[in-house]
Amino acid sequence: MNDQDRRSMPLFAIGIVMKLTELTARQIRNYEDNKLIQPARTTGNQRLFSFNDVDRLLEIKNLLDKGVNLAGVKLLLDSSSNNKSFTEEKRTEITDRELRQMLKHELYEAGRFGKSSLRQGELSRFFH
DNA sequence: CTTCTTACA
DNA sequence: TGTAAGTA
Repeated sequence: MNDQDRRSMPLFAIGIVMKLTELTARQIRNYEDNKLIQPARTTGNQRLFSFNDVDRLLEIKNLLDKGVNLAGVKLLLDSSSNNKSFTEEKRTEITDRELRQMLKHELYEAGRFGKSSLRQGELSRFFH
């Protein structure tokens, strides 16, 4: 079994994740509804989060704190060009300038594919 | 006791 | 988002 498998292995319940991420159950479930995370389910329908899910949630929380809304977060996290290695402790702090640069790039890509539903006023909410 | 869904302030 | 309600 490799690292990828371990990181994507469903292990902890929502209570653990709440403490690990300092997010409320409400928020965590809400992000799932918005497809920002896809935790597994137990036989009893209980959510089981993987290490990757937790890492992702921390990423989401970080972006949210920087003023990006859910639509913006989804755009940034769904981007395949946005590589983030968990094992690498070099968690580079995202500067406002970098954030704007990333958003500009993502918005450009989105528009290039015709998905410009975000330009309907929500664009302004991407920034502080 | 913890988690889940649904719904309302 | 918070929280109450009724379950599993």
